[in-house]
Amino acid sequence: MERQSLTLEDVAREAGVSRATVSRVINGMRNVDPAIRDVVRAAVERTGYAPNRAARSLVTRRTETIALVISGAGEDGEDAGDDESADARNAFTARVFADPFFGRVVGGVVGFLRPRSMHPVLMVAESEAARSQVTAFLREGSADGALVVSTHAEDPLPARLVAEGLHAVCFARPALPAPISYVDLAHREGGRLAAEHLIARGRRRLATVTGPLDLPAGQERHAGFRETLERAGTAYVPLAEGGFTLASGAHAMTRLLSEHPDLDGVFVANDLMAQGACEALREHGRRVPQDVAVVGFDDSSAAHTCRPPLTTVRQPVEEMTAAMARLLQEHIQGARTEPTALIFEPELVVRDSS
Amino acid sequence: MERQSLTLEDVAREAGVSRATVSRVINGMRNVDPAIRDVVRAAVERTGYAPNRAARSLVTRRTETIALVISGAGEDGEDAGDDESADARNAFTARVFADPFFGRVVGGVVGFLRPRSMHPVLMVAESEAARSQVTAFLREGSADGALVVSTHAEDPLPARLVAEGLHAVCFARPALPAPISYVDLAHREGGRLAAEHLIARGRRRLATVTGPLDLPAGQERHAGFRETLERAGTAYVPLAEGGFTLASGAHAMTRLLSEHPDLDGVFVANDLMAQGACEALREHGRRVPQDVAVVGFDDSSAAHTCRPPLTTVRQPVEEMTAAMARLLQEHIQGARTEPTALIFEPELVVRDSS
DNA sequence: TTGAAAGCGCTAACAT
DNA sequence: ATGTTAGCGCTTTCAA
Repeated sequence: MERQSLTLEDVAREAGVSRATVSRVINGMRNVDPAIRDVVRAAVERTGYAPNRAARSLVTRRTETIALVISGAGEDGEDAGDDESADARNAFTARVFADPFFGRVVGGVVGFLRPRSMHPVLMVAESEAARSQVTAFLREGSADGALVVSTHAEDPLPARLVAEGLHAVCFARPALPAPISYVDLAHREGGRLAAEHLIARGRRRLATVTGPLDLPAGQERHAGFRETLERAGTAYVPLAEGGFTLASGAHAMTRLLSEHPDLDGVFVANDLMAQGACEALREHGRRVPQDVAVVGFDDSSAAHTCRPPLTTVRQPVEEMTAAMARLLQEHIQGARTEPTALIFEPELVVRDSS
Repeated sequence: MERQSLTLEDVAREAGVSRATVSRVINGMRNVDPAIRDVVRAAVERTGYAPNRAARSLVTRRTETIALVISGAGEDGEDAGDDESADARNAFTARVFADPFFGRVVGGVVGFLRPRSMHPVLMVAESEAARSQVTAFLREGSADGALVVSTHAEDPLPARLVAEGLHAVCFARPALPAPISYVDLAHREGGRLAAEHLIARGRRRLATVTGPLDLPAGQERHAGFRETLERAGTAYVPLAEGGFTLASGAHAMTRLLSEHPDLDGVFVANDLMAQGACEALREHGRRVPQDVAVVGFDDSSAAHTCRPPLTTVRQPVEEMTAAMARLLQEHIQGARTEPTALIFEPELVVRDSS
């Protein structure tokens, strides 16, 4: 059951060459005689040799591993001992991983890393103690860098990583400014697309369920929507703030409906909330899209799950997270040094809800 | 930006002791003079020292990292070069991570590992090439062992890992027998709970949407359900096989309904399919639970999302995956050598769908 | 209890 | 093109 610790030395002996030559063959260096190369390869094959990653990392100072950090902003005091607040953590973890958005993040990251034989280490960082774990992990060289997805504004992690001189790239511009690379969406443009679509559909009594307004994404999506309506002559757009969760969407929709029973169109700042909004609309006897047109945001799996399937503003999450991984790799390899922003364009996807 | 490579030597000099002593303090060995221990700790603090993981792993032969493998069974031939079949992979990855089940798996694993300062490396293994990556990863000592969650029967990975002498624990008994530890649910018992509940609710014209019948979980849930009805005198239970996805549930339900328009209760082998079934029922003018009572399985987030919220057989996934991680740790530490099965009991959760 | 020293398995600089 | 050798930073005997 124990690793039989076959080393370069063993393979070298088997092939009748030196350690260095075997190393060269394994690392695909060009300056090796083709004949010898084949002999070595055969020896590797025969012995079933697998290089030791720790030994290699020790000298190359690279692990070929990156951390994928899902970061919250919990400011809860230090945990007492190693018995963390299990409930708080589980609640956060459960909520994060239940969100279809997260699956797309992982998909994009894995899509980029795997062909390069790299793999992400999953870390959840919703407390101060957890953030320390993340920085410690990187500082001890367990990973070459971090991909950070914040779920809250005011997340102190990006700035912390920069301060520690660690490689990191964020999903979305950090609310707390820091000289760090990130990928983001032209959220404002997305809000505009939603507004134009609803207007084109002939809806005139519009409202919106926004995301958290302390988050840039929440603000910008709303701003783009409101601005566009304003240019079209609408002075006031009823608004209810949600928290990007299904329940908060249903709740916000209900509020909107009670204050503006005659509304005929609504822009909801993400699909999960839009799904909740559709349920709330149905419960209040409104048909979607006949009575009320609904436009979501993200084009996540919730857009398909929702009845009716959602018209939504697509955010190319997989492409964005793949780009994040590429950006990080460039920083790690030193091919890029300046903090860089990569902004993606949203796209309207028309389905049945409007 | 480069790691400033502070070493044990530096801390030792700072503290005026030897490397060995600093090492002992850092690893919490008892045989260190308390006074010296404090001096060393102060030096560590002052210098901001972080031990190098690779160097440590090289000698301890342990990485404190484990792989979390989501495994499919794709038998597709070897990929040509490093340009994997991106579409197939993305489809698999997207489907896996969109499933609420997966979030709970991660939650349970992280819940166990994090307090121990360990973190899972996420790997997707749906092709032969990907499986090779997984074994190579483990053989080179990049992780101490693997947690394997198979999404298909006939997954060759568990047997492969055993053959390679690597540490691994499976979620659910492998369909292809192998001497390997696993955690599982008493699926048959779950089917029984569903049947008894529907009978107690007075439903008599029952049917079932099963999971894939080549999967032990699919077979057993169905067997438990059918057996129990049989003992209650029912000779035949209409059945439609699904694939554990929302769409397959809706489809199976529609088929069932066309053949047995008068059914008044249905057991659906997971919540995602049950959600699809509820939608299909609604589309065919049936009210849930008044006309047709529905019982799901898993108690995943889909059970809450579903309208109405699902009565379901709870599978304690988080506990099960945490137990998996513990089992793996025991194997790694040598505290457990025999393949072990840990079977969890299901529990009926009554909500509004029946 | 503490220190000196021998590796862990690999890469890379240098010599040939 | 190949071999020799000096570390990478740590843990862990073994002596003191």
